[in-house]
Amino acid sequence: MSQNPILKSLIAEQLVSDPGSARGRLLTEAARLFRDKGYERTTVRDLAAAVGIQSGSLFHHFRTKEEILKAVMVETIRLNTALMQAAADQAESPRGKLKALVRAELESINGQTGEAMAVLVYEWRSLSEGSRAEVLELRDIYEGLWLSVLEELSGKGQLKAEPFIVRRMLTGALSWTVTWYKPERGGLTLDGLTEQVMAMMGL
Amino acid sequence: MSQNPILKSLIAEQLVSDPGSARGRLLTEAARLFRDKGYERTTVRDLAAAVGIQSGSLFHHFRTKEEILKAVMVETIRLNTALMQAAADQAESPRGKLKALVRAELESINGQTGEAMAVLVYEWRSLSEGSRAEVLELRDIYEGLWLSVLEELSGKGQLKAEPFIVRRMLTGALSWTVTWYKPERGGLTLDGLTEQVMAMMGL
DNA sequence: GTCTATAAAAAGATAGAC
DNA sequence: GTCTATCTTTTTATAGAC
Repeated sequence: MSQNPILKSLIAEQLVSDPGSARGRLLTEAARLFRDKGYERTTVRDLAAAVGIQSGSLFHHFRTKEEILKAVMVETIRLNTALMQAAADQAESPRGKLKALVRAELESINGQTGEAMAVLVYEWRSLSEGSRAEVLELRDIYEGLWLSVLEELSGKGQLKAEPFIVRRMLTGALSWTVTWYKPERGGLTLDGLTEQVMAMMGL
Repeated sequence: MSQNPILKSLIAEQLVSDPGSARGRLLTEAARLFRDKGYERTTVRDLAAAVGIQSGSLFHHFRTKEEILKAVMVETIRLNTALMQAAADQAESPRGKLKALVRAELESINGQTGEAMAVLVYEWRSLSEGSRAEVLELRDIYEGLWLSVLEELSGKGQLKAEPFIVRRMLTGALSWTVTWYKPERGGLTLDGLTEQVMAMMGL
C-alpha cells in the first residue's frame, strides 16, 4: 500500500489516522456507509459489521456514534487542506493555481477519499452543535486557501464574478459531481472535467 | 392568500395539493422539517405536531412516512417543471431563456417552495427504490427543459463547455445556494445573484 | 378525521466475561 | 480489544373508540 507523502506526514503528526490501523479502517468504512446510506440510516451495527466486529465493540474506540461522524469530518478536512495547499503551491500563475485547486478538489471528491468529502458536504446537519465549531474552524482555513487564489485572479481582472460567490458556486458544482461523474465509463477524464470547469468560467 | 396562476392551474388539475388543504399543509410542513433536520431525523411525531394532530392520525392521510417524502418530491417537481417552462417561454433569445431558467430555479430554491426543492436534491437517498422510478421520470422532463435551452445556446457558439456538463454544474451550484444565500441581509438580490451566475459563465 | 393506547421493531449504548 | 447479553429509549405503525 504505497501512500501519498502528504498523507504520510499527516499520519506522522497524528493529525489523521493511519488507514491501516483499526481506527483508520473504521473511519474509512464509516465514510463509505455515511455517503451511501446517510449518517442517520447507518446503524452502529452496520458500522461494526463493515469492519468485522460486534456493535458493542465499537464503543471501545468511540464514545458515541456521532463522535465517529465528527472524526471522519475532522480528518478529512485536515487531509484535504494539506492536499489543496500542495496543489496550489505547485503552480505559478493565479490561473494555474485555481486550475490546480479545481483538479485537486475534483480528485478528492471522486477519488479514494471521495466518500469522506461527500460526508463533509452533505451530512453537516447531523453534526451536533458542539462538534460544528471545531469543524467550522478547520473549514475556514480550507476556504481561505481558495479565496486567496480567487482574489489574486480577480485583482488581475481575470474573474468575471465576485470571488466569494465564485467559490460558493464552485463548492456546489464540484461536490455535486459525486452524484453523476463516473470516470470509469464514458470518455471524460478528471483532466477533461477540470478543463470543462475552467472553460465554463472562461478561463 | 393570493396564488400564482401556475400553481392554481396545477391544483385544478389535481397535480399538486392545495396548500390550504390538510394534505397540502402537511406536505408544506414536511418539506420544511425534512430540509431542516433531514428526513431520517424527522419523526412522525414531529410531522404530526407541525400540523397540530397526533402521530397516529397521520396514517389516515399517508400509509407510510416514506409516502410523505415521495409526495413532497413528486409535487415539487411537477410544480417546478411548470414554473421553469413558463419562465423559459417568456424570453426570446437562448441567452434570455437560460437567464430566466437560472432566475426561476434560484427563486424556487430560495423562495417559498425552497424547502421542498432542497428535499428533492438532498434527500434522494432516503427514497425507496420503488419510489425513485416515478420521481426520476418526472426529473427527466425537468432536465430536458434545461438541456434544450443549453443546446440551443451551444449551437450558436455561446456556451464555453458542453451543455450536459454545464447543466450538472449549474444543478450543484444553484442548489447549493440554499446553504449560504440569505437575501434578507447583505445587498445581494435574487437578480444580482442571477447576474453573477450568468457573468461567471461569460454570458 | 382525530383521539388514545399500544404493539412491534430498531437503535444507541452499557456491563462484565474472556 | 472483542464478545455476548441486555437495558433503555425511540420510532413506525396499528386498532378501535368517538
